Amino acid sequence: MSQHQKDSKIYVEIVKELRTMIDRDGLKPGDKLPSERELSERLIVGRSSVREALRALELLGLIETRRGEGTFIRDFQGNQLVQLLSTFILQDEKAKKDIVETKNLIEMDCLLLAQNKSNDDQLLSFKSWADTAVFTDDEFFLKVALLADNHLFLRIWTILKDYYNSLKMDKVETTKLEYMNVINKLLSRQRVELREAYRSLRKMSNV
Amino acid sequence: MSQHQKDSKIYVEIVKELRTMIDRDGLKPGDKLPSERELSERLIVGRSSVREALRALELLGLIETRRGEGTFIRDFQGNQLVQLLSTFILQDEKAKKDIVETKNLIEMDCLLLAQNKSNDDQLLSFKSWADTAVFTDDEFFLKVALLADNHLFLRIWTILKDYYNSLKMDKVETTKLEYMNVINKLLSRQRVELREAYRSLRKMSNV
DNA sequence: TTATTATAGTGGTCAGACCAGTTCTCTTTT
DNA sequence: AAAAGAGAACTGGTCTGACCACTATAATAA
Repeated sequence: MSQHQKDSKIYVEIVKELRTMIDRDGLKPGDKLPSERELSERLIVGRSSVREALRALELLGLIETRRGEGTFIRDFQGNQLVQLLSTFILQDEKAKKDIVETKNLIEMDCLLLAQNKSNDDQLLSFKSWADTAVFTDDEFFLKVALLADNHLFLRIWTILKDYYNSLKMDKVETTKLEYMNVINKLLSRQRVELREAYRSLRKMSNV
Repeated sequence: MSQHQKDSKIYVEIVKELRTMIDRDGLKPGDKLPSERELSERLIVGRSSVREALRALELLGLIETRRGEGTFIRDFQGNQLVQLLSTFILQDEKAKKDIVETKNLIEMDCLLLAQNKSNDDQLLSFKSWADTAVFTDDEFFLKVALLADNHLFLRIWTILKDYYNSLKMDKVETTKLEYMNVINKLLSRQRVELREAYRSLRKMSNV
C-alpha cells in the first residue's frame, strides 16, 4: 500500500491496487481474487477497508462475490451499474439529451472509420448479413463499431448503448431500407453521403 | 431496514433505501445525507454496512463525502464512471493509434456541437481569447468541449487527453493561424469547412 | 471404495474503539 | 457589545476482533 499518495482514501487506493494486480497477474473473468483477509494482510490495511473497495467494485459489476467461496473477476461489459445509475439519474433531462447526442455522434464516427478502414469484402459480407438477417439497432451498430476497428470507440459505444437502453426512451422506427442505405454509402466511400444516410436513419435534423 | 426481501446483501438494500430516501425527501445535488451513524441507527444495521453502501455510491460519483462535514449528494452530470471504467477496461489496450484516432474524432464532434449550440457572443468571446492569449492545444479544445455543452463528451475528451499526453508522442506543430481558422469556421457555421479546418490543423489526410 | 463428518477457509455483519478533521457554542478578552 | 479563543460535539476514516452462514476439502468411518 505504502507508495500511493496519502491524501486519498484507503479504499480508493485498494481499488487501484486491485486494478494493477489484475493487470500484472493477467487475471481474466472468472479468476479468483485473494480473500479479503489475505488482501488485508498483504496491503496492511483493515479488512473493512478492503471490503469497502470490493463492495464498490461489486456494485459496479466488475467483480462477483460468493459467500464461502470467494471473490471473482466478472465478465464486465457495462451492465448492472448502468441500470443502477439510471435509477439515480433518470430525472436529469440534460443528461438524457447528452447521452443520445453522444451516442449518435460516436456512431457516426464509427461509420466513418468503418468506411475508411474496411475493404469491400468486409462491407459486402456486412451487407449480405443485413440483407438476410433480422437484427436490432444495437446489433447493427455493434457490427459497425467492430468494422471501425477501434477498441476505444467500441468500449465507449457499448457503455453508451447500455445507458441509452436503460433510459427506455421512445425509439424512432428504423426501416431495413435505411440500414441498407447506410451500408450502400459505406460501400460507395462517400463521406458526405454516408453522414446524410445516418442522419436520415436517426431522423436528425442537423449536426 | 424493513427486511427488503430475502437474501440480498445488506449494503445493497441500503443503497436502495438511500435511493428512495433521496426520492421521497426530494434531495437535490448539494444536499446533505444523514450521517453514517444516524443511518446506522435508523436502518438498524451496522455502521460498516452503511459505509459499504456509501463508498460504493461514492465510487460511482453519486455522492461526495467530506471528513468532519458529512455526506452530500453530488451534481452527477458527466460522470466519473467513464473515468473509472476506462482505467479498468482500457488499461491494456493502449493502442496509441486508437487513442489518437478517437481523440481526434471526439474533438471533431465537439467542434460540430459547439458550432451548432453556441451563439455568436460565445464564439466571439472565444475568438478574442484565442486572439490575445497564449494557450496550449489542450486549453483550446477544452474550451471547445465546454462550448459543445455536453458533459459526457467533456468527460470522455478529458480522459482521452490525459491518455494522449501520457503517451508522449510527437505532436504536430500548430500555428495560431490554424486555430483562428477553426474559430472562424465555427462562426461561419459551415459544417464542411469546419471539418476541413480541423483536419488541416491536425494534418490529417482523411476521415 | 464410498459415504460421512470434522475442519479450515470465505464472505456477511456487527460492535466498539480511536483518529482526524469541521462546526457550533460558550466563555474570555478587548 | 463585539471579537477572539477554547473546547465540546459531531462527522467521516480506519482498525480490530468477534460471530454467523456457507463452501470446499481433508480426515475418518462404513
